[in-house]
Amino acid sequence: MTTGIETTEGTEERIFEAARKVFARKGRDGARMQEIADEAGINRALLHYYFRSKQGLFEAVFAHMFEQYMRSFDAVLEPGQPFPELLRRFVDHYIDYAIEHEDMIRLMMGENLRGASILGEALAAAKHSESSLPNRIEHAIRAAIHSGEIREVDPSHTLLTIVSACIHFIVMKPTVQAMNPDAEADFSAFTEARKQHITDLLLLGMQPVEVAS
Amino acid sequence: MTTGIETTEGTEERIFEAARKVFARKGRDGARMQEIADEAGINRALLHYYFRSKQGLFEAVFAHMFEQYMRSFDAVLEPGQPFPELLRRFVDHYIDYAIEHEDMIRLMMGENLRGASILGEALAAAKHSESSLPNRIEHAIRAAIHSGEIREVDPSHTLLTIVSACIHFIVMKPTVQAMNPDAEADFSAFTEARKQHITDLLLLGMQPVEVAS
DNA sequence: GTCTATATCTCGATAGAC
DNA sequence: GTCTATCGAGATATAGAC
Repeated sequence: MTTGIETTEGTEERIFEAARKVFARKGRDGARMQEIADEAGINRALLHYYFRSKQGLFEAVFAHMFEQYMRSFDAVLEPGQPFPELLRRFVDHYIDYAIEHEDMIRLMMGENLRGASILGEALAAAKHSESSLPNRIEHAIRAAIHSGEIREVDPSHTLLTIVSACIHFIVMKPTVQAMNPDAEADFSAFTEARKQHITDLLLLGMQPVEVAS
Repeated sequence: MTTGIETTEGTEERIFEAARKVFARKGRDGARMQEIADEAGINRALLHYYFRSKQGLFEAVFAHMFEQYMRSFDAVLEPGQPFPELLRRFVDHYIDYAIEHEDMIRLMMGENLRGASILGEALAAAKHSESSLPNRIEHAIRAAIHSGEIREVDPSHTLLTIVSACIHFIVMKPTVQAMNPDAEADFSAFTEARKQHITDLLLLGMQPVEVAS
């Protein structure tokens, strides 16, 4: 009944998956090679056989997660949508993804706190590629301004504000829950309410200004 | 010519200041007792003489910074201000403070990433005290709704959005600078523009809805 | 490729002289 | 109170047998 495929499944992949879990749980510094080895069902030496060092393992894992993260937005950014619809879908997806992959969000934040040297290549690439996520969104904002759907906002700051509103409450979850009974009782409901709040507030805030009476 | 006051200046205070700097630079885990000792101009053993352990030293430093942080808002929240003025002053102060005390913001974020166990007491106190910072702001939002200055927004989510918009771009500074030429060239100018953007966007977004025609 | 055993290092904490 | 010297835990990384 064995397919012959699942039996071995590559030690390297097992290590990679184990590392992903442990780094996510404990962070880059907090993670222990022993724990990764245990999770993968092998011993420490093999970790160094496949990936040279802890740093090497982390970089491999991080790069992979970051790419998945970026790709996850592809479906959301279909062209030709009215701006309010685009914003609503973007916020929905961003928050859903961030909740489901809280690990990734926390790792990314951790790297930023340490100076984000590891993000260097990925971000530099994003900056100069016209098809990168941030560039595509800023482009959509400019298009909406041009078509009169929204007023003349600064695209960079607006994107930053949207992202902040979607992510920050997850990174600050302990504080948010400590200060907010609703969030502590039912974080999932709190999250849904938050999507609505963000979309409403930002759409209103970006409303075109009416031309004098 | 020695006053007799500045000469010694308390070893404990010197340690405390040194710890503040080093913890801010390197984070809780990244900081080394040796480095703190060097910065204070004494040796490691004395650190343990005055504060029991590294954890003890960190908690002392953190608690002190957190209290200063909370107190810094006192002047901003004078009652009787019109809401737009209150929001503008709050955003201004928050961003100025966060920029000037980036250390504190980063430490706070780091603790949140690790579960924020150290924030426990401080946050629990804030939650139940009517005069705590978050409660006072949410109260101001409710008052503004009641007076008709703004529409019926959810106070908790609104506060969260304001805070996110003010802080997140500082925590994510490496990413923000990597993606944004303006921010990299002149972060100070970028910051001033950001204040304006946030205040404009949020005030518009909270505008009272006009009653039919 | 996979294991055991160990080298090497770093760091927090303590003992004990002064 | 302040120092020097050192302990001991815990981590990454490697050597070498199988």
